[in-house]
Amino acid sequence: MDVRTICLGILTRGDATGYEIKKAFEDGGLQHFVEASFGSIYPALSRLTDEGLVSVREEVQEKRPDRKVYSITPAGRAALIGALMKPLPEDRHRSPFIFAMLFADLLPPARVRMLIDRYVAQSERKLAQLELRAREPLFAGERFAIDLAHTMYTAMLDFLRKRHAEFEGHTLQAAE
Amino acid sequence: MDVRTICLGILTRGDATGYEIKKAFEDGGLQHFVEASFGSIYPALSRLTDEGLVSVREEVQEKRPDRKVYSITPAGRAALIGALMKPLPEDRHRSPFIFAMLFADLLPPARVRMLIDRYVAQSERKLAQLELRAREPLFAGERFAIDLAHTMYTAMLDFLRKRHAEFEGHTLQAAE
DNA sequence: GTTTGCATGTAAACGGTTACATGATTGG
DNA sequence: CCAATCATGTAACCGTTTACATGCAAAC
Repeated sequence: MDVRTICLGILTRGDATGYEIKKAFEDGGLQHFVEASFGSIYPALSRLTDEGLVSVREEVQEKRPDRKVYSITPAGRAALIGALMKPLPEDRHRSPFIFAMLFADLLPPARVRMLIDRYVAQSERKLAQLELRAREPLFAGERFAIDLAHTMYTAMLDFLRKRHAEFEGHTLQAAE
Repeated sequence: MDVRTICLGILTRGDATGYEIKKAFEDGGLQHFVEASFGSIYPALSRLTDEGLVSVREEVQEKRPDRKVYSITPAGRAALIGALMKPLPEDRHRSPFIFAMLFADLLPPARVRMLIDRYVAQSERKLAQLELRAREPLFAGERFAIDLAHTMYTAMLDFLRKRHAEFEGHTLQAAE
């Protein structure tokens, strides 16, 4: 999903600044699935404003830059729903880890074990985040997304731990 | 992983043309994780040739455009291993489906059910592909990658089927 | 007869990231 | 004292996708 649509989505949950939109996904356990950088969020919000899909009010602050608080307009809501009613693009899961594992036979066994260990550790952190998030009050859709992510990470970790154990003591060399 | 590295990786398994490199991932069950288009593969191969990481030989063909068969050079092999020894970038799983589910409460219930149905069907197709692939002789690393992908899709499907059943007859409206 | 497969390549457009610029406040 | 948080924005760059250009052969 493009950054424009992501912004609209978050704004359906309440008004927010560009900064807050970024934060909304950053530590929600869903960064893996939806993310955007400032360099894309700010221009997106300007354009959405020009197009009347969101509106802005400026809150003057002392000792801090003024905040621009964005609200979604009825047209924006319609645009979001429109985007979600069209055929969705397919998921793309770009995984440097899986790519590297594909060529495990070219790497020193210690490197392969390290790669797996790190990926396990990373996934454990994500799982922990998801569990924290799951304790908060959520919209049903968010609950669904978080539970799905939880399921996938759990399955992956089980697999990784099992296979990692199998690597102990021997290498992942070419096999037929 | 960038297209350059992907090309190098495939060429460690044997010489190939740009066309074949594209095909190598396209139906291997791993498209979800690694992919590239012609528009990026051909320029990447030219650049790799200029840099001495691959070499080309041209095979003249009648009634078809000549094929340019690429081979990885020792320098190319070293470059690939170098890339796999550096810290890997994190996975990014961009999922329009999960994004849409996050806003399920804004959509007609029929649309939500349809979204899930389609995602289930898509995942079943991917699983079938993976199972086909798993029957072929594979490098250990490929086996690992395919089994991992299989594990994740299976877990996801179980989850989706279970939840879908729960949706029958009622909607995914806002909850607290 | 139309689609799919084989085969290469370029150019424009796109969407996004990274780095830069600025700067006070708060918490460790 | 240093890092993180809050806060906005621009510009350069990057990698990739999409569309275009070309064209025969085989399969359905």
